[in-house]
Amino acid sequence: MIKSPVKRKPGRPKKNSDTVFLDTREELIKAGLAALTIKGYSSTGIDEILKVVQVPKGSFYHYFDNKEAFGTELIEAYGQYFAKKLSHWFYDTDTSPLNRLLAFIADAKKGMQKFEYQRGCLIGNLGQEMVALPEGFRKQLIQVFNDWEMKTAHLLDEAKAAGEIAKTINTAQMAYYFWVGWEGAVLRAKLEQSGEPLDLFTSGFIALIKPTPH
Amino acid sequence: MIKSPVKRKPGRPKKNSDTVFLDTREELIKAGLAALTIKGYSSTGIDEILKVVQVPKGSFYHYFDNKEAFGTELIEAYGQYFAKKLSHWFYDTDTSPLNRLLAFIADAKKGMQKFEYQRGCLIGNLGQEMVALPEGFRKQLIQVFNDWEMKTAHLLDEAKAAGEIAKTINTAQMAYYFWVGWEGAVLRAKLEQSGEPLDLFTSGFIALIKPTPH
DNA sequence: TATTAATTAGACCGACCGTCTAATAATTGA
DNA sequence: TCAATTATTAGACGGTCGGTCTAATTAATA
Repeated sequence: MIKSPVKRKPGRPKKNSDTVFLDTREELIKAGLAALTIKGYSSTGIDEILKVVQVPKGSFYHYFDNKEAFGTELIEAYGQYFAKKLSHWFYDTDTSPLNRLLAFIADAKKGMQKFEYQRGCLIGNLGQEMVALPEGFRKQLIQVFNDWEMKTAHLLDEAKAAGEIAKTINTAQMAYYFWVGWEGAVLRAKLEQSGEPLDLFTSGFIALIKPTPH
Repeated sequence: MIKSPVKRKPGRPKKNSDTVFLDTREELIKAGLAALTIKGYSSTGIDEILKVVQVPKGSFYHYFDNKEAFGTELIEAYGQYFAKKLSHWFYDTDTSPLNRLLAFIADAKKGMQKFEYQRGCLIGNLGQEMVALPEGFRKQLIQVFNDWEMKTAHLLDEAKAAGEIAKTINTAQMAYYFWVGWEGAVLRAKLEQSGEPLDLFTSGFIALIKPTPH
C-alpha cells in the first residue's frame, strides 16, 4: 500500500519514519515554475506561491535565502527539465533527424495547448523582463539558450548528413535562428491563445532549411 | 523669444496666459512609453513615472481613470507611433520595396542600439505579460500587430510585383511570420544586449522570401 | 538528558502601489 | 459680482509585498 504524502508538521522530521512527507522544497519549486512560466518573475509574489502549496513563509526562507536565490534555482530547474525534453526527442533514432525536430515541436505545442496557451517559456519570459531582474540572471538565461541551441545544432548536423536539409546551412547559426523565432512564436501564441503562430513559424523555418529543389 | 515651459501650479490654469505650460498629460504618456518599453506593465509603478516627470499623484488620476486606462492609452500611442514609422519607411518610393524593408529594419536596430538594448517593443512586452494583464489589452495588442502586418504585407506585395521576392510567397502569411520572428529577435537582443539577433533574423527572413535561384 | 539541528509558524517592518479626498485657483453665468 | 463649477495639484490612506526575525516544535545527537 502506498502511503499518501502528508503535510509536514513543525519540528525536525523523523529520520527513519515510514511516513512519506511531501518535499516542501520541491513543492515550492514546482509551484514556482508554474507561476514563472505564466506570469514571469516580477509580477509573481512569494506569498502567492506559498498560498498554492499551503506553506508558511518561514519554510520558504528556510529553504531559500531570498527571492533571487529562488529565481536562480527555478531557471536552473527549468533549463534542465527542458534540456532533458530536447534530448529525449532529439535522440529518438527511430525517425529521421528532421522528423525528430518536428516531433519535439508537436510535443511543445501540445504542452502549450494543455495549459490553454497561458504558460509560455520561463526562459523567454525572464529574458523579456531582464531589465527589471537581478543582473545575475542574464548569464544564466543566455547559458540555457546556448545549451538548447547546441543540442539543436547537433540535430541539424545529423539532418544535414542525412541530406534532409541544405548542405549550405550553418547549423549553429540556424539553431540560434530557430530559438529566436520560436520564442517569438511562443509569445504570440500566448497573446492570441492559439497554436497558429507556432505552426506558422515552424513551416517557415522548415522551408528555410530544406534543400533548394532545382 | 521662446518662453521656456514652466511647471503648473495648483488650481485651474489661466486661459489666455502667455505662459507656456508643460502639458502634464503628454509628459506622463511620454514617460509611460519609456517605462513600458523597458520594463513592461506589471513591474512599472506609477510613482516611478511620477517621479521622473515631477508630478504628484493627483495629477495622474486627474488625467487617467486608473493604471489600466493609462495602459490602454499607451498601447494606442505606441501603436500609432510605430505605424507612422512603418509608413514612413515603407512608402519611400526612392528605393525598391525590399530595400525599404531593410531601411526600416536598420532604423529599428539603430533605435535599440541608442538605448543600449534596454528598450524593446512595448507591444511585445505586454504580449508576453498578457496573462497578468487586464483582459481588454489582448484585443488591442492583437489589433496593433494586425495593423503592422497589413502594412508589411502590402510592402511585400510590391516587392513581389517588382520581382524582388518569390512569386510563390503568401505575403499576408509572410508578414505575420516576420513580426512573430522579429519580436523574438527583439526579446533576445534585450537579453544579450546586442544587435546580433536582429541581424540574424533579418538575414534568415530575407533568405526565406528571396526568389529561389536555379 | 541537555544540546543541537531541522523545520514550521507567523508577527512585523519598511517600501511601494493604486485609490481617493482635500485644497487651490481660475472661469463661468445668473 | 459672487456662488457654482471646472481644472489641476497635493498628499493622506489602506493594502500588499518582500524580507527579516523570533518563537515554537520535534527529532537527533553526544
